[in-house]
Amino acid sequence: MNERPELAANFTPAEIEPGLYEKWLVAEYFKADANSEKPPFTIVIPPPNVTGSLHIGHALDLTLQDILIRMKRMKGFEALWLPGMDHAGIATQNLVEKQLAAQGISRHDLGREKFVEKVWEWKNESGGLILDQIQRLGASVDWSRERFTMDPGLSLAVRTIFKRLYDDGLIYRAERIINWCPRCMTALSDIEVEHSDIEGEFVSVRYGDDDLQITVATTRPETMLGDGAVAVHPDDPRYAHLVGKKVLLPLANRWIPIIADELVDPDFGTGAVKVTGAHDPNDFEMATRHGIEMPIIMNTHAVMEGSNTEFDGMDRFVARVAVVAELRKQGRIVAEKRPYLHSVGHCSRCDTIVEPLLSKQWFVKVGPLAKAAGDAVRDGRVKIEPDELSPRYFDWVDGMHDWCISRQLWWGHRIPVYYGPNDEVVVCGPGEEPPAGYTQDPDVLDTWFSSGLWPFSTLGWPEESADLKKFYPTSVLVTGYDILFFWVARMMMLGLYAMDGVQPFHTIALHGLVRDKFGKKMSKSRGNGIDPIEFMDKYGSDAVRFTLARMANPGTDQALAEEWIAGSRNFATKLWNATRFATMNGAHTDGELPAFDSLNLIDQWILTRLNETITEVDALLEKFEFAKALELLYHFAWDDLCDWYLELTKATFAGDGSAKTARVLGHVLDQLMRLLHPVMPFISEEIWCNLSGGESLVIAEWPKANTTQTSAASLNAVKEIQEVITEIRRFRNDQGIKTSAKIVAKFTGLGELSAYEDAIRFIVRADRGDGPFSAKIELGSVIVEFDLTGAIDIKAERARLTKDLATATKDLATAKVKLENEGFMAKAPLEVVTEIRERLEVTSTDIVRIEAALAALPIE
RNA sequence: GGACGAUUGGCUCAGCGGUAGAGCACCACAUUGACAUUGUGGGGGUCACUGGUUCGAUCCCAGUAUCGUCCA
Repeated sequence: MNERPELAANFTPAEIEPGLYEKWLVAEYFKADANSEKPPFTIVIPPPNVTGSLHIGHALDLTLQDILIRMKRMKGFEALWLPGMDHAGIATQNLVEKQLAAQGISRHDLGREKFVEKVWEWKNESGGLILDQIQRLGASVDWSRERFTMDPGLSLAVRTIFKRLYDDGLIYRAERIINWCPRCMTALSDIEVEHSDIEGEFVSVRYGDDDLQITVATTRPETMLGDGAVAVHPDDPRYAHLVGKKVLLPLANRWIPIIADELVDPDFGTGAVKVTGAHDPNDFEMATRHGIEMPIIMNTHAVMEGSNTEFDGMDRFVARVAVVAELRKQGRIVAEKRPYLHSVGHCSRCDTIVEPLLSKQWFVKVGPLAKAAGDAVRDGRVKIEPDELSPRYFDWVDGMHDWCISRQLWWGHRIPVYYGPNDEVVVCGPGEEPPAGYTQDPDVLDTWFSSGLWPFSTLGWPEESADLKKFYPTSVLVTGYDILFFWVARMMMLGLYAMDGVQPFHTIALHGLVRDKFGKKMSKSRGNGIDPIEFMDKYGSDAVRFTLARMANPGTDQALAEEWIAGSRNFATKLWNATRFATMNGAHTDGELPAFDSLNLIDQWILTRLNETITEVDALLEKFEFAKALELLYHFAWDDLCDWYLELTKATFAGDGSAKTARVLGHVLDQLMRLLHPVMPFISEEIWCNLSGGESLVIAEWPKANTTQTSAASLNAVKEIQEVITEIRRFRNDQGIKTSAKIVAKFTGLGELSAYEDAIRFIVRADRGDGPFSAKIELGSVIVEFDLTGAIDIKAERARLTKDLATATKDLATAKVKLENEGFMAKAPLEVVTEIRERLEVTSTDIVRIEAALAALPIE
């Protein structure tokens, strides 16, 4: 047997974690080999934003991925976890612009080229803080394959797929209503707009005069300057006579037609709506249908412009007030509702109210792509876990609007489209040059366009790289359900398209959001955010990881509080101390495990429980049931191992013949550390290496259940031992006997448990002796008598017995009711009836015994 | 407005047709052999409400209420 140094008295995560991560890096355990014979298991990291830092949601996401990757690596897969970041067009540009603004410089002062250089400078110096934090978390990512969406390779992928989509007619340029952020000064896609209710106004305005007037209701009076028509429902009798006529648009003094369109809801407002084609998506539809004029009356700053009225030059919200004031002066305000609660789109990056704007942009025609993305899930090639979230995915994918991909930014992949002198359009794929005199489109592509390529662009596509062959399609995508639409759907669309119908991943494992301890969303304004770094410092990365994973039920949000993390730290400490005890008593992993039949029932029991745990934990982790798996591990380690097995072995280790138990204990710890390693990589590694002298758990084998090492008899025996011990403890407690005080007791009726009498005595601190015995407890056939030398607390004893009697009586009654119920006897399954019969018997004898014990108590 | 989900001990959540579970919090006792970042014992829930199905409902069905999320 190898001599191992005793573990330090205390476990200090901060002291061991950095060193261990360094060890793993140096050994290159995380580096995947594309030429390996092993089956691949691939996860690509959901690329965090280059401007971001690690928040608790990342910590959860990364922990779950690391659990899967580490487990699969131990199971013998060629595991690749590919890290990287996206370039976050708007966020990064905003950030650098803000820095420049502090020096009084705008990006226009610098010019495009210089500005982009500045962004790269920023990225190289301060970007990617999050990557260091990912290391802190212990993530076993393959750093040699780190990618960035603006890398040359990934940029090539962007150009390649753009060209291909364009040639296939799936990218087009058109004048449409898009979401415009006047602060970010760019178009946004639908999903970058967040709707929230605001207190606005609802104003009814009379258009026209005398015999030709009509009242429209609107929340945006200022846009009336751009009205091209008034619309009513074709079946609305109130306005039937007006359809086809023209009405005078106030303030602008233009004559506009009154049209009939099904889109109008006759029950809403006055049943007549203004049609402002250039500033509202619904109006745009109607205006297009009816060939209505769509004057643009705002510039890109959302300042009124081009209306040829006194309002030009006013901000849109200033204009709103001014327009209403002028209308009121003219007596055209028929009704006003203020505040009027309605839903308004905000920029997801800066919260500015988005302006729907008619604008010429590039779009992806999502129809066929989205169909394929939906079908891949419908026909089972891609599984969404948990399945309950699939309907959401279908809702989105099946009802998707075309995707506006151009952004009026400088930071990002510049659209590879060139315009000729006569507005000719040429799209250049990689290596292609535009004809002389053509100029490139100034816009860049939506960041999601490049991150949609992530699962294959990172592996070398469009090259037929070894990585792509080995690791595509990836195995699992682990991410929060909140970006199912944003990112997952895009990867599905682009992955299926680029890879000839091969899906980007087999499984989409969705988790929820991390909330505060009261289940409230974390936010800056609430100040209830939890910084994972702070808690890693305080309690160790393992504790943070364990806490997050332990609460991660598929697809559901989870609450988090410092106390829970402290609890996980306590668990780590428990493991540490248990190992200390074990090694101090000679636990080891050398040589074969003794033959199962040669072991005592307690050793057999812990091995049985270990094997059950291995089977269950493995199955649960394979199903992404992290919370359930860890609950089992937690209770196996703390309850079965520490509270019972270690206690029961103390008598063994105190005497002779502990060699087998030392080997069994070593084995159980060895296996437990392997099971815990994916979740708590640091402490498990430290313990395991000390215990076994092995190189590293990262490359150790994942436990396999051994069906020959199980014994139902041992489960029953230990259950009985536990009951006896618990009863004695309860008796001692009730009698107010100090934990440290020894008592004298006599055991009878232990039967085959006699062999463990010493172990029981050790735990309950009961010596042998001659009596006289003044109190006793009975459990089935087992009788324990105590010599309390007359000091028995009769009152406490009576209370205890009375309580037991009440419980037993109640149980008896419910059992009786059932057995006397004819319907139950006729229809309940046999095993249930048998169970109730047994219960009846047990409780009956209990009652007799307890009553006798009560009667035997002296009267106070 | 549409859709989905939730409602279980003080808090956060599991469970799910056959005597209600966990973690934390709480109460009492104890520094004892690895561990006070601990141990032992204990208290606490008519499983939102109302009906229905069933021998039996926290669990299935319908309705009501409240909350949450997503979409418009």
